[in-house]
Amino acid sequence: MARRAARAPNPADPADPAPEAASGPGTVAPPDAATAADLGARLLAWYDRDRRDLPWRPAPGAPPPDPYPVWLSEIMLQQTTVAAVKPYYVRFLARWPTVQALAAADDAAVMAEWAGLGYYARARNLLKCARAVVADHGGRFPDTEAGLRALPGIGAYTAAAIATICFGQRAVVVDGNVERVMARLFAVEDPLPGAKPTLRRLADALTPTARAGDHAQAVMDLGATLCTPRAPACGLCPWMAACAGRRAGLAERLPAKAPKAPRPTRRAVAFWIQRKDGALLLRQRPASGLLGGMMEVPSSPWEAAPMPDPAAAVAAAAPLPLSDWRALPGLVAHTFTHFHLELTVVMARVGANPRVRGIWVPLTELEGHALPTVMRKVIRHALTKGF
DNA sequence: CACTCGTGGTT
DNA sequence: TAACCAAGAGT
Repeated sequence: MARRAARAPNPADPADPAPEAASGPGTVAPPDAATAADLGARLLAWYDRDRRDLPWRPAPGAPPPDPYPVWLSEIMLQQTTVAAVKPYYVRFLARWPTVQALAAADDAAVMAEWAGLGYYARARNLLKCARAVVADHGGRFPDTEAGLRALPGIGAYTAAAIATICFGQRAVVVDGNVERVMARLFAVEDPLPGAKPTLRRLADALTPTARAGDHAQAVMDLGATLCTPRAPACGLCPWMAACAGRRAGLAERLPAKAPKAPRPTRRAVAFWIQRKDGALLLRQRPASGLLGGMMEVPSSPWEAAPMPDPAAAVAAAAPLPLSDWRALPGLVAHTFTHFHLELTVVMARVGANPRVRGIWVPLTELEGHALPTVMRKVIRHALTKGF
């Protein structure tokens, strides 16, 4: 719920000018050119002094970086923290140093290397994009926003980021950091996602032509290191004096957001099925949807209902008939973006050569497969409680 | 446009 | 500790 001023300003009255902090939809005046230039200069001075050293960021003053590593990092950084991305980025770049190498990679190898990073559609689109660049663009990324935007997995943000960082173009780069910084700098109280167009207009008005890529990265760095979601370090901010949100005492509570729906809990039985030689049954999930294309331990349907009775689940949902089984004590719990999951693990043994869809994997070789974190939790649970 | 899509860190 | 959140994209 956006806070409203107790009294609406009257623009017709010279003694009652609209405050800078006015925030109704479309009512925020973008800064004039001189103000934008001053803010930009302060920002770049801060960036040149305090910029973070990141694996995908070239040295200060270096020529524009090659699009491949920038693209790779930007895809990984979508809704993912720098700390989580770093080791994945280093491994990917070492294993596939060029877009041609990545385009030639096996799907399973890429999915296995991405396992644990989440949002697996990014990995599927990463491969599609690399192959499109090689097959349709001669191995070079397009050098325009529109050309980049047409590639799989590259949306408005990523296209703008690559165009400005790698090709020096003026592009309006808007991510969560930029939205938060703009909402505070201009005291936009209108909640997200409705405020997105307003915040974009403000970011546009601040975007310079010169050093546009540095400007974009500087605003994002500002949001990531000083203008943080909670407890912002306003005292260190190059924009402190100009910040309407801080002046109004609102900064820490901006941007306003619509309340989120509660997360339901889904429950199911997971089947840990070992062949006579000890190998474990894994299956590949459907190519799209949740954990699309990743490997899994088979399970009963994940439903927002009480935990199914293990015997009933074995009878109704096991991938093959089970006679020798037991339910392990405890649960495996995992939280996805929009629901919680609780799994009871049933451990079973079957014959030497059962007929079933899937692959049989020795327990010592599980590491190399594309197992998402929830499935690694199942494995840990089984190895801890089942042996 | 509202919803789907992971995970780990922080407070 | 439960909630919030992250360099968003696809449908």
